[in-house]
Amino acid sequence: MYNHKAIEQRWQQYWKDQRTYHVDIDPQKPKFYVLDMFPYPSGAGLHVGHPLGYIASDIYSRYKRLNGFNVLHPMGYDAYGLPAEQYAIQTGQHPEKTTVNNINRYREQLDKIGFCYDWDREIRTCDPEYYRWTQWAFTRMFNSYFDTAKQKAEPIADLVKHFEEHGSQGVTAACSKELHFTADEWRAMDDKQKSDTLMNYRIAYLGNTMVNWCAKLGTVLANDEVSEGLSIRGGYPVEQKLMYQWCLRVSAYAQRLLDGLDTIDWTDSLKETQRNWIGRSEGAEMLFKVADSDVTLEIFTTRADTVFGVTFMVLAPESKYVDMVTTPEQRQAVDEYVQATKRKTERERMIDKKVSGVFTGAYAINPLNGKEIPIWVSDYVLAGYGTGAIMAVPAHDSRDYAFAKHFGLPIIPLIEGADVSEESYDAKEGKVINSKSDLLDLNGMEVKDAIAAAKRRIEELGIGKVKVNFRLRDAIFSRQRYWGEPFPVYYKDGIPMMMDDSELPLLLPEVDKFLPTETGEPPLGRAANWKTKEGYPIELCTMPGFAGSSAYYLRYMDPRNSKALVSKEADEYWRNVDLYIGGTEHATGHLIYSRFWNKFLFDLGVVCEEEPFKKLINQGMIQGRSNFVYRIKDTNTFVSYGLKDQYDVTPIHVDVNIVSNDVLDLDKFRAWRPEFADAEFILEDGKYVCGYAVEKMSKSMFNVVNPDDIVERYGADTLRLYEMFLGPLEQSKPWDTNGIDGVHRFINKLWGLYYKGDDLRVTDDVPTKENLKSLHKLIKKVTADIENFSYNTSVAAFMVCVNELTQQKCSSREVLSQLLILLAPFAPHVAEELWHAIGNDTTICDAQWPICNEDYLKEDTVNYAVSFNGKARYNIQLPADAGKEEAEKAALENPGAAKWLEGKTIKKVIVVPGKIVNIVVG
RNA sequence: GCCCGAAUGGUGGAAUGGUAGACACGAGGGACUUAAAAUCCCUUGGCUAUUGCGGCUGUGCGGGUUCGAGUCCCGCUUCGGGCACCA
Repeated sequence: MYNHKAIEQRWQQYWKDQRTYHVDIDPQKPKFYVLDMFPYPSGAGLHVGHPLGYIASDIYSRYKRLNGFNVLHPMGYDAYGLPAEQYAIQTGQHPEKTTVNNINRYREQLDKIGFCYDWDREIRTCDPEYYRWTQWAFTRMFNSYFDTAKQKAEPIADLVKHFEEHGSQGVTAACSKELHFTADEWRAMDDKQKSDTLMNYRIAYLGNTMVNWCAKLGTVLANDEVSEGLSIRGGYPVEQKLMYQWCLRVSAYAQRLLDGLDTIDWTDSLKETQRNWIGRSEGAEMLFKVADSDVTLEIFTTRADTVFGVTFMVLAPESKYVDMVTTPEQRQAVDEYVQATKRKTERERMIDKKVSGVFTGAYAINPLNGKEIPIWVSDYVLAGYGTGAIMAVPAHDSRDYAFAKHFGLPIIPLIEGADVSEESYDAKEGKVINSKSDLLDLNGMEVKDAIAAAKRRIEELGIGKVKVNFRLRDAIFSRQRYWGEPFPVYYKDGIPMMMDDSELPLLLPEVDKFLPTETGEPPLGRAANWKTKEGYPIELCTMPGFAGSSAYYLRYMDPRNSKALVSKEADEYWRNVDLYIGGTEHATGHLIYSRFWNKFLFDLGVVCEEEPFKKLINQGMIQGRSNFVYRIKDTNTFVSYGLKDQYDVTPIHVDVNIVSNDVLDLDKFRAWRPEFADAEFILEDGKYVCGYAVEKMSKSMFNVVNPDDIVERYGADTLRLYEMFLGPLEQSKPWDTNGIDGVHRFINKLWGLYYKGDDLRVTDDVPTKENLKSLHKLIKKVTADIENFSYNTSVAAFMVCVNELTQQKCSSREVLSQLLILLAPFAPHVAEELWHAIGNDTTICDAQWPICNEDYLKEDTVNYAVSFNGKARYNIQLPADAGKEEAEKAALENPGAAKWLEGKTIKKVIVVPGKIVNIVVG
């Protein structure tokens, strides 16, 4: 009998003893790197949805290995993070302790499923030997700037040299703001001034930036950690605040991050998400002089063609221009408006879509027709994008339109036939009108041409320049928290300095409490002697969660190297990840930061591939399937699903583990909670049927299914097969334990092919033609399916094949052993067991993947569907090598044809060899 | 608002432009059994017919291309995902 417990335990031990999954560099073999997104070990442990991607990657890894590849398939833990720290604050338990406990629990759960990870390569981001390299990379970013001409990172020392010789003249560097100084001025600066100047260029820099401040978490957050004004972790409100923080100049890499997308094999939707996030837009920066003033407004627009329709200008409330242009008469009104805006959180500003604004009293001069246009302040203009000032064209921008209507500002249509009496015309098509002056004439042009013509002319006139803007912001890299990598930074007379490589790793210090200090400093402010040997204070912030996950795939290549993040040899052999599997939730976070980090290391010459993840698959989420019971109001009586409409009922979530096929186990229900102990039921057909709904898998819905329970009951192989059988890998789907019996039955049937009772029934009989056909059909199908990640159809193919071989009473060792090799990636334990049972004494993991011999698939006869006008009416059998003419003749001569042709004329006959004969009749 | 993706039985889902519904669950019927479980066999999109074994219809809706469309094109509807006062 098939006994999953004994089998799975035996072979898991065997693989461990034999170090079956240990992998080393082997220049004789082609490499293949399969990676899962490493998990954050949460206190709740794994539920049945987590292993979905791991099973998929495990299958692919095993498949590649059977095909002769040297497969790197590692696993580790993203161990720094907020939940462990929040827990520490509540309980006083050190986050390291909870984290280690959680990791051990995860490991136990993972081990039961039989993955082929090389655990010798395990990494944890909170391990000093790991985070030393996170800190190391940070110091390299600090010591680099981004050369915009070369589009790559260069040593900051080169920039310093340039400053010494030429000042800022001719510098091509990504910077926070354009600076102008001469070589003499540079040399005259003191250390502090030089440091401040260089901060403007460093890739890792300290900057005064608007950050997302989450008061409840006591820390700043990156843009991808905030959604709709709330923190992703915890859902606490987030406000904008100007703070002096460490940042990474990710924006400098925007173009390369965009271009790189064309070179990698990711889904279109994910690439699109990244393109949206990077948000490239081509336009022009234009200068508008302010009347009776020496101020010039610089604005960004993608619609240079609409410059004749500008009827007002708008400044963001935070814009530096606000103070510069506001007239004394308007000063008070403007100040009040700016203050009112500041008091609102980002979320309030987003929710409150009421049009608001205030006139500054100043006027700008349209550089193309000399008209004076009023300058307003409004919070619909964002300070962080472009220059924080816009030219408003109400006729062709819906936001400007709403503003103009509200304040009664003029609207000038610029496109022929556009009706702007009710709403703006935002489309970029049509013929341009009302756009002529002495300097420029766009009338009659198509919008697309007009944009180009306007841009050209603006540059010629020196009133602006063509500019590409990106939405992608620099990453805020400081967190005012404890449980993260400490910055290898100390402050000498207020000047930030990097620690020497020899001082790394800088260990996370112990603190008495995981809370901010009384003076409001981050928790590291509590650490005793948080100073360098020389007595300089060390940075108090720690790095964010994405720091440790940005280059972890590199560390797996060479995890115990104490000299380098990764050796040249290991990097050149393993190169980059061939297949990366994980969820879409990292699309704008981890997957951007990793690509950025890798590109930076590429510029440094540390890694040889510019893109870290060649192919990426997003496994879908497994949702929960909740069950409900229906309590009749104000009673303790529960009515079955089919009868509930006859009563006034309240649906109540019920633990899915006491429900089977939607039928409630009444005794278990009574025992579940004390208030149900004396529950009464109204049954249908003697059963209590529960309702169901698809919801997120969570404790509060009582729909969490634990993989351990499934493994205990059905075995890991059943769990693996069933998770794959559930549906297409990339699709989200609810977990429904109901179907699992079918897969379990399949394994039992498979077992029955090899054993009758305790006796092996495998023989050395020569396989029959039928046996070989069934087998090779499967080889072909499974090989193609694995390559396409179509695992659900693979599992179905196994079921068909085993049924066929059972019917054929196949006992051929040759056929049955090849069947096991095909099955090994999916159900490794049972495959290994039977593999040894039929006489092999080495692991099935080192077997050779079979190749399909098409000769076995050839049929003697082929079934043709004969159709009339495309509708199939009858079938005919023909020899496999029958030609088109034969098929046509046979179809028309068949007695069935006469019936259908009665009273009709044949117009045409179409023959698709081996498939169909379509007779077109009139 | 913009950009992606999806829609097929009671359910999860199969179908290189060529006989829609593979495979599985569930349901119904039967065999074995004292009984239950397990196992095995049959039926299972709908309507209709059924001692003439077939007929009609059918892949969200409306058009189109094609000898032939679940699949390709155009226009909708609904649902899911991403981005969003990004000028």
